[in-house]
Amino acid sequence: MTALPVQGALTAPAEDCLKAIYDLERSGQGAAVTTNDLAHRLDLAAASVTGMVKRLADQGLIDHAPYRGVRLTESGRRAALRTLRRHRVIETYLVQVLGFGWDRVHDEAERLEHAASDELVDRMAASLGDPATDPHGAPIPTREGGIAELPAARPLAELAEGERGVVARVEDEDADRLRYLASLGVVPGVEVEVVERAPFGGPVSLRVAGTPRLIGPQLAAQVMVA
Amino acid sequence: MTALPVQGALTAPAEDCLKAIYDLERSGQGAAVTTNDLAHRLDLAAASVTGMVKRLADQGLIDHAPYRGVRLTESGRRAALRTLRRHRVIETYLVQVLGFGWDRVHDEAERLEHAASDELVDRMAASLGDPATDPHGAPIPTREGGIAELPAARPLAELAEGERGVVARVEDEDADRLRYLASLGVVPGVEVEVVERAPFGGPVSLRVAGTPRLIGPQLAAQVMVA
DNA sequence: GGAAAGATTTAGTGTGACCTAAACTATTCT
DNA sequence: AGAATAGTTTAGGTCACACTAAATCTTTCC
Repeated sequence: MTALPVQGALTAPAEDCLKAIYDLERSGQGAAVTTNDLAHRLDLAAASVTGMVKRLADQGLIDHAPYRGVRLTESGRRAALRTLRRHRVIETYLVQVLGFGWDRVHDEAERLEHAASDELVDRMAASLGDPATDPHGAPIPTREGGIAELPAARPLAELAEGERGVVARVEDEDADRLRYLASLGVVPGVEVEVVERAPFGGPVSLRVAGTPRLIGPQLAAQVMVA
Repeated sequence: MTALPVQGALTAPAEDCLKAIYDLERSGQGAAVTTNDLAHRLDLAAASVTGMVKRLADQGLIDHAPYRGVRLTESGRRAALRTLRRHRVIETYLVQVLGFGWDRVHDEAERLEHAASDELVDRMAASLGDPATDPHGAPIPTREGGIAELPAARPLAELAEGERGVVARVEDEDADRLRYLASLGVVPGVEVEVVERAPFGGPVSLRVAGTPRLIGPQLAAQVMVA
C-alpha cells in the first residue's frame, strides 16, 4: 500500500513486525527472535519475513544476524513501544468510552494504531485519566516510551490445586476465545481458585468469583493470575 | 503499505480517489470528471490517475470513457459516501469530544477514515447525537447512504455590498486558511455583512458578528453564506 | 481544414509487500 | 563425522501505487 502511515514514515506492516518482535523478545527470555516465530505470529510466509527484516535492518530498527535471528535496536524498541501505546490506548478508549465489547476491540485497534497521530492518542489517554493498563490487563507504555514491567503473574495452567489468585491479564488476541473467557467471567480483576487439575495438561476446574467453571489447557495458559 | 483497509477491500488511495470524484462531480455541474482535475485534487501525476482510474473501472466503481473522463457508478457513489461519512463523523467527533481545533482535524480524519470500521463510526455518530453537519458546516451522509443537499448558499465573494447572511460552511481543507478564518471569527453560524467590495475580485470588507474585518478574494470564495 | 496546444494514455521504472519453489545453513541424530 | 531435518535465505513472480518520458487523442485557433 501503501496506505500511508501517520508520519515518521513506518508502514503498517513494518510497525506490526516491530511490535511482534518486541513481544516475542519479552516472552522468549533473552533469545533472539527467529524468522519462523515472526512468520507464525504475523501469519506470513517465512520468506516474506526475511524481506521485511531486511528493510527494518536497513533502517536501523533491528539487528539481523542471518540464520541467527533478530533483535530490536534502541530505536526499534522505541518505535515498537510507540505502536504498542497507540494500540492499548485505543483499545481502552474504545471499551471505556465508546462501549465496544472487550473481545471486539482488538481488530479495530490493530487498524487504527497505524493511522492515529500521537496527539490523538495522547488526547484519548488524557480523557481516560492516563490509565496504566488496557482492558486485557496489559500495561500501557507512557508517552515518554517507558513501560511498566508486567506485574508478576503465572499462567492459570500452572497453579496447583487449591491455589487462588486474581486474574491479572488475559494474553490472547482471538476474539472467540476472549468472548468465551468473558462469558465464563474470566476477566482481569476477578478472583479464581483452582479446584482440580487434570494431569498432563488437561482441563482445569475452577471457581470464578465463586461459581464453578471448567476451562481447557490452552486457554488456561493465556490467563495470567497474580 | 499497504495499510490495510478496513474490510470491503478498497485501498486508501482508491477511497480517496472516489471521494475526490464525488466532490468534483458535485461542483462541476453534470460534467464528467477529468483526469487532470483528479490529478490536481489528489496531487498526483496525471499518469498515476489513469492507472487508478483503470483499477476502479475494473471494479465497477466508475465508468471511464478514455480521453473523456470518469463518472461514478451507483456502487462507486455508495463507496464514496461511506468514506465521506466516515471522514465527517470523525472530524466532528475529534472537535466535539476530543477537543481538537477546527483547523487541525482534517489530516487526522483523512488517515482515520480508511481505518475506522462502520461500527466505530456509527458509535461515534451516535454519541454525538447523529449530527447532520460536520464542524465546517458540510452535511454528513447517513448510515444508509443518503446525504442532504448542500443548503443553498453563495460564496461570500459574490455577495453585493450591504448584503448580510449567516456563514453556512467553509469549503476549505487548508489548515492555515481555516485557522486564519477562525481567527477572524468566520465560522459556520456567525452573521456577516458585506460593507464594501473592491472591484475585479478584490478584497471584501465585512462585519463579522459586528466587528469589521477584511478578507481576500480567494478566501471569500470558500466561505459559503446563506 | 490543419497545426499547435493541451489533455490523456501508454510505456517503462521503482518500491514495498506479499507469494512459491529452490538453494542454502545449522542443528540434531545416529 | 556425516546425513537427515528443520529453519532461513535467495530467486523469481505478482500486484498496487507512485513516477517520468514518449506517444496519442481532442480541441481550439487561425
